[in-house]
Amino acid sequence: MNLELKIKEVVAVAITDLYGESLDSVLVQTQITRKGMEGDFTVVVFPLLKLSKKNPEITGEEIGKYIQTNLPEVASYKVIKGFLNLTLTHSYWIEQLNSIVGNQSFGFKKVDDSSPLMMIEYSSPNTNKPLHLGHIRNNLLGFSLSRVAQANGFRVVKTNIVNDRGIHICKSMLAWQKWGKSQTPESTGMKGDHLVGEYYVVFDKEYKKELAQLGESGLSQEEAEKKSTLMAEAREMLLKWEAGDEQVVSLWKTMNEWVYAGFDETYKALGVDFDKIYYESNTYTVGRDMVLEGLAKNAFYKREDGSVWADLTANGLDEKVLLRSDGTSVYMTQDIGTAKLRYDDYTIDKMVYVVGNEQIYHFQVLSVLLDKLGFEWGKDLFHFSYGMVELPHGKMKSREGTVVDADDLVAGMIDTAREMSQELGKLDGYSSEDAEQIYRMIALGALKYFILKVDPKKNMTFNPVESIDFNGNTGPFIQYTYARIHSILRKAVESNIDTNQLASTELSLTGKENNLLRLVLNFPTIVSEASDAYSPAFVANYVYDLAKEFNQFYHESPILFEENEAIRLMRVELCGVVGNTIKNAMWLMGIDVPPRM
RNA sequence: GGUCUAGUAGCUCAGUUGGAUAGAGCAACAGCCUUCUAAGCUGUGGGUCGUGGGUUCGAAUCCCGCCUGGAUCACCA
Repeated sequence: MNLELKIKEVVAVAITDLYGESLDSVLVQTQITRKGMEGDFTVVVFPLLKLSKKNPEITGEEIGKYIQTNLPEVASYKVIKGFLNLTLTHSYWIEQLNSIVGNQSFGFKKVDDSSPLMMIEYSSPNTNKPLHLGHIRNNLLGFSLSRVAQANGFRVVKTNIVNDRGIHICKSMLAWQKWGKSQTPESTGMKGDHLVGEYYVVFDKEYKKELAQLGESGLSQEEAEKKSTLMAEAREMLLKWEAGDEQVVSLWKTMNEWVYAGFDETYKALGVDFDKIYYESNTYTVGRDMVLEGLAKNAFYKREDGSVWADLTANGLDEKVLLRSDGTSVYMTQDIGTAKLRYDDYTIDKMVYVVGNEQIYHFQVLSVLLDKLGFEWGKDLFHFSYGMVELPHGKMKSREGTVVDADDLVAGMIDTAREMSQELGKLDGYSSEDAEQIYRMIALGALKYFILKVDPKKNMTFNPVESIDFNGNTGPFIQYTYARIHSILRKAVESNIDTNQLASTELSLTGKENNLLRLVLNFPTIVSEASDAYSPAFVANYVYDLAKEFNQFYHESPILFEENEAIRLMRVELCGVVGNTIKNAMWLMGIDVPPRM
């Protein structure tokens, strides 16, 4: 709102005129007047006392008077303690309303070919297990982030790095080869990722069994692990894979295809997508070359056993292995290779990695390494780290079977949405296809909002029971509010209210209308703050405020039944801009807004 | 042990980056469907913002110490 800037400037001038002191207008502290107080805008006068050399009340009085006579937008002022509360004129608010009526992209910046490019990596699954609740937080944050960035004027490339090689996938392959050879997604009717995941579990079980047997014969845990034939076979398989063994590679391809088909289904259900997918099977060799190049340039060093290391102690970090003594790549090597390929493919202005906070150290190291390798973008990479998702009983543990599967969760939410809607009779008269689509919107709205409203950097507790509660501060509440607004607008059209006529500037606004407008006008700030903080949670908590405010307004103020035609029209317009703002805010989070609930 | 991070109502979370009387939802209780959607609205109760100091007109917010939880410090990914 540039009125804020205007006020600041006038205050600065006032200081000069009244007290003969100079003050940079950006230092003037303003804020939105606290709820329940009279006024719209507040100037904090405490910091100005040094310049006025008078007490807070008198200073506020003097500056308030000055502002009132010099700024036509200010109708009146009131000083309470050290706060100068300004009340703006009705015509100011009406003009603001008029200026955004019909602006469907209010709050969004334009994006064109010259806009800076932000690449956002998220999801990054392993191909040996289906997606779980932790991935859901990752996917939803990554996707929402991409939209927030887009709304802030970035060209966005959403990317996914699929960890499709390594010992973990060999474990699944081996177990399948040994104990499940005839099982396919077609023959079992299972999603491919679930099928493969099952064999990963089989491997783990059999491996444990073997360890227990070896343990009985008197070996220590460590010795048993070394002696395990199952693990040895898995490692051998990995070596064969790296050597390009035809049979192993063919099996690997088949099983990965099953997994990708399964992932695609999950992504589709969640409503997320990617512009470019990278596979570690393609990037790890690039990384190895990069490391060897770095070795040649003495950025890294080789130990006697042949392993390659980076010494980062000068950067306050440790020493880090980059190539194993057998010459194979580690995680870090792959990330270096992936980065290289990406920067070959795109002109990236900003790289963002959406990865859990357990990898903070990894990305600190990666940043320094890329820098050492001569990539100027390395030190600017941004690790968008987020906290773990815990269950009310504690952490998710695959061993204890407490992992919440992504597909199960989504399906369960949809079932609940259906049950509740039918119980309330909300969608009576809808065809079952249309109704199903709305149940899905509601279920995903609930899930997405539940996850996104929490500050990403904090660990969060996911309570399955509460997440399907559709009352209160939830996605469905906001969707419901939008549907309600939609219904008002529909009826306004039916009753021939001419929404092309702008409201008169002579009108006065009630406190509720004023609050609503203020929230809407604040939307661009919210969007840009979410971008600065890289946080969709700003948007979530904002849109809840807006929806709540609207519902209160709805119950207090007649909209279509107001007798005064001009006021009726203005309220319809207000509903329109609120509805549009809710829609835009929900879009940023990847949540659909049903026209009817 | 080093580094990082969090601690706000019984529970789940906000708190506009230092401002006024710390806010929502859930749970409990009491009301409101003859006007545009009751998945809603109104009211009541519930707080030593982990703790002790410091910085200043002013601290949940910034600095230091301590307590508690979590992450990380692999030739795992």
